[in-house]
Amino acid sequence: MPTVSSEELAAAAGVNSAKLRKDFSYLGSYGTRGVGYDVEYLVYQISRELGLTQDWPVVIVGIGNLGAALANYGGFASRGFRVAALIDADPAMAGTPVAGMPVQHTDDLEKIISDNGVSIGVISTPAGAAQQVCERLVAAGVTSILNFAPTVLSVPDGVDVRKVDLSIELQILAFHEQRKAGEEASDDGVVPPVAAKQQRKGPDGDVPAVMPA
Amino acid sequence: MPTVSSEELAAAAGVNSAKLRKDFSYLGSYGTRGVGYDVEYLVYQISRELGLTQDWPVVIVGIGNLGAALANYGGFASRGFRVAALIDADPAMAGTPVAGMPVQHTDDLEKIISDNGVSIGVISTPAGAAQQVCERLVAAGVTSILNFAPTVLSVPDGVDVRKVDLSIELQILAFHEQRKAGEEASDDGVVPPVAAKQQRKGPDGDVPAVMPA
DNA sequence: CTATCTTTGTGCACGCGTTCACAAAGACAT
DNA sequence: ATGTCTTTGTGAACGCGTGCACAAAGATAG
Ligand SMILES: NC(=O)c1ccc[n+]([C@@H]2O[C@H](COP(=O)([O-])OP(=O)(O)OC[C@H]3O[C@@H](n4cnc5c(N)ncnc54)[C@H](O)[C@@H]3O)[C@@H](O)[C@H]2O)c1
Ligand SMILES: NC(=O)c1ccc[n+]([C@@H]2O[C@H](COP(=O)([O-])OP(=O)(O)OC[C@H]3O[C@@H](n4cnc5c(N)ncnc54)[C@H](O)[C@@H]3O)[C@@H](O)[C@H]2O)c1
Repeated sequence: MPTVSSEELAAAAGVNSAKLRKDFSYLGSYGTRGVGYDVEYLVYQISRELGLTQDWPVVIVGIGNLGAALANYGGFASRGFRVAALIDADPAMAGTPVAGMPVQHTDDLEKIISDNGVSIGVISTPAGAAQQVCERLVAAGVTSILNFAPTVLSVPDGVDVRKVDLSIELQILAFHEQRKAGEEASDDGVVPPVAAKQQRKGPDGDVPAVMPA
Repeated sequence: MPTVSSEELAAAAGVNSAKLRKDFSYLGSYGTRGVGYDVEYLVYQISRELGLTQDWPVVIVGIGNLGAALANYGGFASRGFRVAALIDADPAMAGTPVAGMPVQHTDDLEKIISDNGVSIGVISTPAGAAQQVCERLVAAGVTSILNFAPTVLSVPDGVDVRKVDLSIELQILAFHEQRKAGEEASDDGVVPPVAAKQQRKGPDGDVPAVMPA
């Protein structure tokens, strides 16, 4: 029976082993003292807890450059997500196949959501249309939204929104880049408490929430 | 002179006004007591601190579905980023214009980086090529990388990597989605300390770092 | 010039997440 | 069986970020 110790996993993930054990403990006591964790069993338990054992249908709204790339992306299916429908407002696109799937018109949005039992929606429309699309999705029953449009969406309680803003990702890099450059120059002022981070330690890379356009 | 108080800004951003003031204080004392902050001056100071006043040339490596979408995206330029070059390994693509810019071959990667003084690179190649591309970028002088390939990149100290993993974004949504569904069912076990979060509060949405493929 | 009023800047305390450290559990050898 | 050795699970301490609360600063009116 292949096993791993919390120490090995922690080293691989770059975290503290005690934290890893404590995290696992919230799922239950799946380890064996003196041995470690049964890999297969652990993987199953974590997958189940994270909701990866079920199949999640998602819809993508806004099939432009980005939406088409997402539709073509094979990495979703392997993680338990199924693209149930592609939706766009452009009548000229209706019926056009993208990633082997016909694009459907926004007129049918509500019916598509309900017919497929979709609870997760992806918005890749222009920023101006995002809030409106969001509202229709929520009204139709969607309770989780992945938003690529550079707008803050207003949603009712109970609806989760994750915003992916690629410009901000670049800004965070530029911010640290600037730090590296002028490190020795300004050693007089107070140094802001910016955590030295690597792969996505903090949410937004520990950068202030308020920013001008 | 248009001004804003920390209270107003905090309300708009959904954060505590004391935290906002303390954050601002790291940049200096730019407010006026009894009045607030001069909007124009504040915007400039924050922009400068975040490195938005300079122009950052970036290269995109891997001009496939996603890379092309990124190249076409106009939101970067407006934030101070300039796409200096598009690079792909496919000889058939060399010279082909994407977003009004000819795709260049990976053979010239080092020269392109150095000629343009690029310090930020975007990787949108298949996962298998990402580490190798990363190493060439770093060797050529790139010190910040935005990685879209679903791989953890190994980089030397001093190089920042931000990974954007869209599957994980969906997984986080699915995780919370599952919570909502089975909320009343399992009120017996210990409830893991998952922060109720909205728009990107924490880095990875407060989800364990270790996950199976 | 003095008084009053608003809002900043920040010391301090609280709370939460991380880490330490160890007792308990179990495997495995003798 | 008994003992030894490894690794888990977790109570307790630590440290840090967040929020409270207020003194100081400055504007504005009288
Ligand atoms: N392309 C990128 O790399 C990139 C990067 C970051 C953010 N974004 C954001 O993602 C969004 C899409 O970007 P894009 O480059 O694909 O734009 P795009 O213009 O290529 O595509 C937008 C699509 O949305 C459709 N659309 C417009 N209004 C709609 C509505 N009300 N309902 C349904 N569909 C509608 C359009 O017909 C079009 O097909 C934008 O908000 C953009 O800012 C894109
Ligand atoms: N498309 C998406 O929405 C999406 C979503 C999430 C993640 N990703 C990831 O982004 C990456 C790109 O996705 P895609 O859909 O654009 O794939 P793609 O196959 O369409 O494009 C990949 C491009 O990279 C080029 N390439 C291959 N090896 C290279 C090398 N060594 N140097 C330079 N260029 C090279 C190829 O010629 C091709 O043009 C993949 O790792 C994918 O997993 C994509």
